[in-house]
Amino acid sequence: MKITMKDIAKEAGVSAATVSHVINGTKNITEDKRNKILDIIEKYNYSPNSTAKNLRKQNTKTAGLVVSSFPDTFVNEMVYGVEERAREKGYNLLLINTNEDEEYEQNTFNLLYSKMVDGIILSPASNDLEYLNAFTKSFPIVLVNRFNSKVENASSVTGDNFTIGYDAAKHMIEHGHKDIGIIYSVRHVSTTEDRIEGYKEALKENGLKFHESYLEAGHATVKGGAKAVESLLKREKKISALLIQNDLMTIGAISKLKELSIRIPEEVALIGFGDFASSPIITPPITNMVLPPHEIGRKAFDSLLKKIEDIEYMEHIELPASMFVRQSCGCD
Amino acid sequence: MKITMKDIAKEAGVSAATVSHVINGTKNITEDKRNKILDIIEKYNYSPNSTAKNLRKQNTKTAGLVVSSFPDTFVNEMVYGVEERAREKGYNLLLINTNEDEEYEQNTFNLLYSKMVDGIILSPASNDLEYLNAFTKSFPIVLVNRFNSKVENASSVTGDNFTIGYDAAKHMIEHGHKDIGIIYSVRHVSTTEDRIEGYKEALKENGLKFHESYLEAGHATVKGGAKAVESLLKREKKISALLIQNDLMTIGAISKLKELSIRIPEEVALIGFGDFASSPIITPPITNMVLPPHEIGRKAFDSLLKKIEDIEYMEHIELPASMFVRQSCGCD
DNA sequence: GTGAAAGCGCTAACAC
DNA sequence: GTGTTAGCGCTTTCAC
Repeated sequence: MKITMKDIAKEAGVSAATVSHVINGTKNITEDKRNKILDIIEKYNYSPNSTAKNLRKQNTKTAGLVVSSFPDTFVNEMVYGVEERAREKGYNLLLINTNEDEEYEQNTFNLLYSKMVDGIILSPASNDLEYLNAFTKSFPIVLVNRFNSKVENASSVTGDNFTIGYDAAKHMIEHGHKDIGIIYSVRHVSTTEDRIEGYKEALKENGLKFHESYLEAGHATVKGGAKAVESLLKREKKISALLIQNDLMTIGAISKLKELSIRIPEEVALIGFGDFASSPIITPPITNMVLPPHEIGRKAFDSLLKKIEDIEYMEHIELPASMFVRQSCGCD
Repeated sequence: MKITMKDIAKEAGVSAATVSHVINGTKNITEDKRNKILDIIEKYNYSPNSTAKNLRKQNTKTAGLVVSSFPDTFVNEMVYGVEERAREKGYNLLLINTNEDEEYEQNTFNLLYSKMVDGIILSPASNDLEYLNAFTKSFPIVLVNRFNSKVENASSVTGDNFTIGYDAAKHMIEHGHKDIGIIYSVRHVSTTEDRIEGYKEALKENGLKFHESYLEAGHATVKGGAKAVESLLKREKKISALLIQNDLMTIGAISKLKELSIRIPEEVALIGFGDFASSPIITPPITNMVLPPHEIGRKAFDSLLKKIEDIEYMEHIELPASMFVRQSCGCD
């Protein structure tokens, strides 16, 4: 049997309202009674039932974080950014990983909706986000990392994916490459598409032709990256430079290249997307395009908070890109 | 205004009880009414208020996961293991990162306790866990990764830390090393202490003396690892082998060693704890002692579930260690 | 097969 | 300064 506020009140010889007021500091209670109540609370290790409180107050001080990707460094850092900021603001975090499963994502949404959380930060599995429009008018939602403009009334916090695609391609072109391949994990998602757009733009500015066949898909894992390079290089013999969309795939690609005795960067130069701790001590040290996942996470939570306070409020934040130049791109 | 079960009932011309029954399948309702109710639910995109449901049912189908460490690969994988298993079992996960802050951990506990979650999986910040005994008798708790036998009535799921400490030290001894340093992040926590015990045992079996001064603390970060090797090697010139307690510190240590032009493994051999994806492509490829974080996470959730079903139930699971031999230890 | 009603534990408006 | 009371939205027992 769990102890309730009523029990505390009874033992202290006061009403539940009084107990509630001392716990929440909502009204002044005589010192004597206050102390007595506090003592009893201490004695029983009592803490108020948040379920009841939530129901009564119509909020839960909890945010939902729905991520879709396999936990690479980027997503992981983003999650901890959101968690950190939520904690600072007195919120809890409900974490859901949809594993790139669209249907699960939609189900989860129905579950979270309606007061189990005060709002949701979503990194969607796909670009089919119209289903969100049934919620966004009355329920705070912010899209993170991946974004789709068809979603109305939702805020968004992303990195500047166009620029990292553009800068990476341009850098390779400056190294003299004309045939630059891209290895990505999921298509039709703003992160991937924006990067490809940037890449195309850099190609165009330099009078290079875009080949759809220079793009290769793979699972966002070490194995996926290995498989993808192998099949891409087998199909497109002219490719001399690679842009790889996440850290695990980059690692897989490098392993495979080494296995095939293809020298980096002499035979195939390479730029990874998303910085990870070991980049500088890999041979060769990896050049990475980086977006700030921790900051994206923190900003996403702030954005959600604004929407919880005012559902009409909306903003689209795009955080700037940067580049860590090391040697895998051909620099020295 | 959010729509409630009452509203649905009214529009369908039935009682709330009937609506509840069709939603939960708790009783047979005439096909006609059933369909009508379902249509209305669909029409309004209604989903029942979980707060109210939780209050009424006295459970939340939510587990709390409280982790303490900086998010290295190991913790990250463990979190996703827990999340994955929770999802499979129809539970949600409340994620809290205490950032190794003991006081915050205790506060958080009071918050989670009492029905905001059905139970808690805790990776504690320190070894001072007596405060848990106020909860464990009536509230499901499982300790994960780090464990303290002073906590009564809590289950635990850990890796075999003694063995990885023992095996790593033994391996180094077999390579001819007599002066083996250890770089750890937090002391007085079972993971660290058990590994040190294993290390001591290997030393003893081989007639080697244990030096407290061969142990060096550092932050569980890349920088922390770098700083720690530098100060350890400066102090203890005879050290020719290093055991490093987590992935980020291992990376930092290697960077620093390279910076100091100390050759690995010729001048200083090294074994890391906790495998990470890039280990094989680092120069030299890193030998790692590994415990299965994903499996630990999954098992921890299963263990919690058993405790939720029966608070008396208790188990201590220790998952086996393995070793990925590569070159940083001196093997080839 | 269906409905009425009680009640989960709390908060807050109102009365005293 | 303190207590009474209503009610948040749901589930479930009991009656019909």
